[in-house]
Amino acid sequence: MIEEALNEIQRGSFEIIDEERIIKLLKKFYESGETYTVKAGFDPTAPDLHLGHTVLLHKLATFQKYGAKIQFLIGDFTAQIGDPTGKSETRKKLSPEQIEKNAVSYKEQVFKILDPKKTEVVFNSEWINPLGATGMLELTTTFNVARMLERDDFEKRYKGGISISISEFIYPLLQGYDSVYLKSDIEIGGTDQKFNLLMGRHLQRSYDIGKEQAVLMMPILEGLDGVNKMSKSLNNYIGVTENPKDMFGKILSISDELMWRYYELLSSKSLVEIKDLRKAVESREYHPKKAKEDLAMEIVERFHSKDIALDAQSEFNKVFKKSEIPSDMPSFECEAGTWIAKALVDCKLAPSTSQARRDIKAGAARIDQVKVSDEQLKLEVGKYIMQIGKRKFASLKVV
RNA sequence: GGUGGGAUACUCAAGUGGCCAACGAGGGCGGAUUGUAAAUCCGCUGACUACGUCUUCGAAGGUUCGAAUCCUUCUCCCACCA
Repeated sequence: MIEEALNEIQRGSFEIIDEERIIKLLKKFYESGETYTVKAGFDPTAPDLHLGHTVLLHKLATFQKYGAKIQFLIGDFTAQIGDPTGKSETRKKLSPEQIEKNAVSYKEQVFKILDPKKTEVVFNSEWINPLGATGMLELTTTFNVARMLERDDFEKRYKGGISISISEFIYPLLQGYDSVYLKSDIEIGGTDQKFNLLMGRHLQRSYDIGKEQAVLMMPILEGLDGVNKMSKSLNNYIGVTENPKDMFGKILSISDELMWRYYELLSSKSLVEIKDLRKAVESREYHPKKAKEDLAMEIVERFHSKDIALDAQSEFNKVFKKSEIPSDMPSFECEAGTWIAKALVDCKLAPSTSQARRDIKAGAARIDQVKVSDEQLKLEVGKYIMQIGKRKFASLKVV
């Protein structure tokens, strides 16, 4: 029992610190039904969750299966500072209304994966604000600059002469203090959060709350390009609320190598199954595209439904394999005599008439599947399917 | 606080009075090929119905027939010293 739970918990994790503690917690749960808490922090500025976030959420869901109460922390206070992890600009201060709105949006998305009954949503401004200057000062005495600078990215920046703001030193302390206040048993986060996560342990010791949280780190999911981490700003993400067709298409567009990564971190297939599948693909018994389709099906089904996933699949093959036209697309209207380039802009297929002209010149524009060769073409009354490239369609009614 | 260096398009990075809408690389987009994969090859990559016009080289002024390039002020960043 415990072993099975532990296996699932370990799956895909990058590193676990104080695994013994997790085992103890599981043991207690199985013996006496006693629950424990798992904390994970999220940024209130980005309520649009993507698959990268779900890696963590799935892990939380796994914990819920084995007796955990999730402390879903929205870092509304810490967001004001900006996590110094990696590159990060100073954030804008969010209004309470905005934070509240984001939180609602979070809940909608998160509870597709998490069990709301076993989840507590908390905001860290609730206990950090009352801390006051005295509390803040006390917090800063628990750590010193030399150790702070040991942190990898600080060290690099310090040696490289890149500025580090004092407030950035405060950030890990506050995040750690969250664990003190919440008395978390376990905290999970991305590998890039190692320092911040460990700070929780350190501060729980300093404040003598009688426990030190175990830490579980999940790898960072690469985005569609396979290189950078999945993020909205790099536009290499798959959003959980995205429409099923795009979701399916995006998953199919990832590279084969990346597919295995996604399998490991996003699929609910067991590691053994994945290994077998990989072998089958490598020995050419199983087509890689098929494997990718399986994955896409699984993920789309998770956020929508089986029927919708099947739809997305057939739609995909219709459009891209048989190069037919998708069954639905955004529709627009314009007047007769509209210049083709202008029409393409109106249909949002091109950002400017300049770009539209270039696309036409490059032979990328099609009307009703026929390549447009006349750059000066004026549209006559009728209904057309406008297209740029292989994937951008719009229907246009000319009146 | 002192001294010196820097800020160029999505990013990196050339350019030190006209030949600059600005070399090159990356990225992006498009085409061929394919499994909408990877790799490869080719084209495009400020805007505007355009062999021309307009807006862009940190910001604002100025010199000049003409400035990304020269001058002045300002803002921000960096290095060394204190």
